[in-house]
Order: sequence, then structure tokens, then C-alpha cells
Amino acid sequence: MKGPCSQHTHRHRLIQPSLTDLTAQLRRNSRKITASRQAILNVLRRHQHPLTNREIHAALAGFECDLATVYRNLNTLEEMGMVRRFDFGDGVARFELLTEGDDGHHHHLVCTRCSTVVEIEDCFPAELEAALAARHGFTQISHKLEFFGVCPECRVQKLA
Amino acid sequence: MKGPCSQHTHRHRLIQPSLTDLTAQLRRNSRKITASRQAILNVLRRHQHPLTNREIHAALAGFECDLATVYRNLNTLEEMGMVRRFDFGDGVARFELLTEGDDGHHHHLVCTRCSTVVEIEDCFPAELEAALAARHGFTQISHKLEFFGVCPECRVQKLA
DNA sequence: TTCTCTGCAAACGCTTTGCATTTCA
DNA sequence: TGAAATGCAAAGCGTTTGCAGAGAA
Repeated sequence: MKGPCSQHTHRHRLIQPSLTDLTAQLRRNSRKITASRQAILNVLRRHQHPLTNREIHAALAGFECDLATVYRNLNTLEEMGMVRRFDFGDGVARFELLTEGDDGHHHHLVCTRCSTVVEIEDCFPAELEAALAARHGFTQISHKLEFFGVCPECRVQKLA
Repeated sequence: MKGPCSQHTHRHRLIQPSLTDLTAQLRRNSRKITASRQAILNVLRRHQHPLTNREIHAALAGFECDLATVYRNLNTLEEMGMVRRFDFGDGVARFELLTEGDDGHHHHLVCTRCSTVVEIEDCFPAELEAALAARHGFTQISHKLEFFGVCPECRVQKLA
């Protein structure tokens, strides 16, 4: 978790919400369609891997806004379910855009050398989770799961 | 993640390292056996669920030391492999004492209402993890996994 | 004595917040 | 017009660090 984030590679999901959908969703929640929000949403649409507030702020093209505004908007967008927050354990929140109807539940494989992020299709087996919940009498169970390792490029670099 | 941590319940693991082992381990790493370290280790031995730096500091009995010293010592103990750091995603580090030879790899089930923590025996299936690593060409793979839900007590409280 | 540790206070990084002003509906 | 959003600056919070003095080996 050290390299600059511009080097992230990422397997993109196929569906990208259109900007129209996004603004419609904003309207439905009686939130205003401001220039900063449009700019933030555009950044998230372009880079579909987890971005920090600072990265989003730096990537704003054309329209600039205060970093505090980025923080505020991402919290708002998360509340509205338009964005999902991820935590890679380094004390910095990261966000990905969601498509409507998609809860965005998935996991990542993060390179501990260069911070490359790969989106993962695997998940903790649902039947195991259900059994675990039942065993301890817990309800409304969920989980956070992220994988870490050394990516192919970094492994080669070390050998060289 | 809101209740006070004194209410944590926890399934204790059977093996508890003796204080003698701990000081021996310190000596081996040519670290000094100071009063604050002994007090911290005693706190960790008494409460065998994940504790924050602040909680450890508050639980110090008899010997008091600076909060910064607690932070420094837990980092040192982690480097030495005597303690394992956990991250429940609330921005606060938590620590558990390890027994020698045990890497402490396990997971938790945390109540989102009262913060009760249950130690979990389940883990992400190793063969799935290996396949995942191979699929993406990653090596030295590891994972972070924590479960969240509503504990039996809190569910009952809500119904009442 | 020497190297490590500690207390204290200050700094750091991420994030939130109060307030006056601007902007969207 | 009125509610929501923004910029700016300050504060909050967990954590780290610089430095001089204290303590273990």
C-alpha cells in the first residue's frame, strides 16, 4: 500500500450507469445536481476501481471543488446507495460507483507492493456464513473480506 | 460499533502464554522488561479479546503509563510477533495476545449494536484462496475477514 | 555505562464541522 | 424564496514522533 494509485489495474465490471441515471437518482432523493457532484460522478465513472477522496479530488477535471466537498458528497452518495465504501485497512476510505439495483458486494485482491487492485469474483461461501450466524445466534450477518498478496509484476521485479 | 467495550463477551482460546514465556520472548529480542510492558502484557492476558490502545491504557492496574507508550509498545510487540493487530473497519486498531508458534490467524463476529465480539473458527477456504491467487498470478496471499451482525441479546432487546 | 524506554508535547493524516455565502429548484 | 450545497478554516480523533530525562542490562 505504497505506490501511487494511477498505476492501479482493474478488471472493470460491464455495466456502467449513465450520467442521466445518476442525476435522476439524485433528483429522486431531492438532492441538487451541482457541478461538483457531476464532476465527482464523472471521475467515478471513468475510474471504476476504488478511489480515495483525495484521488477523486485530484482527478476532477474542469470543475474543481474543495476537498471537504468531496468528503461530504461521497458520504451523501453512500447514504443514497450510489457509491460503495471499501476499507483496505490502511486507514483511508475508498469508493466505487454502483449501478442501480446492484449492492456492489464484492471483494478485492490488493498488491502489498504497488497497491494494484484486482476485483475478485469469489466470496465467502453463503452456506458457511449462514451456518456461522446460526451457530452463534446472530442475525443480519454480513462480512468484510479483502485479499492481499504480491502481483505478478512485483514478483518479477523482485527476482530481477 | 458503539457500546462500551467492557460489555464484550468472548470465547476464550484455551492456551494462555505465561508471563514467564512473555518476558523470555522479550529478552530474546533484546528488549527490556519494563514495568509498562509487564502491565500491558498482563492486561492482554486478562482480556483475551481484541482491545484498543486506549482500552489497554485504561485497564492498566497498578502501573500507569503514557498513552504514547502503549502505542509504542503494541507496535513493538506486533513486530516481535507477540501480539496480533485486528481491524474492524472503525478506524481503531485492536490487539490480541498470541501464543508462541501461533500466528493468531482467526476472525471475529462483531455485533453492530453493542460491539460484542465472538471469536470465529471459520476461515476462508484455503483451496479457494489458492485458486484465486493462481488465477491472478498473485503470490504470498493472505486475507482480512471479519463478520458483522446482530447478536442474540440485541435482537431480543429490539423486539421488546 | 550504554542502549532502550518513557513522558511530554507537538505534529500528522484523514475526516468532520461551524458558519457565512452561494447555488439550485 | 427557501432548502441544500459550498468554501474556508478550524477542530476532532487516532496515531506518530522529537527530545530530554529515566531506567534496565
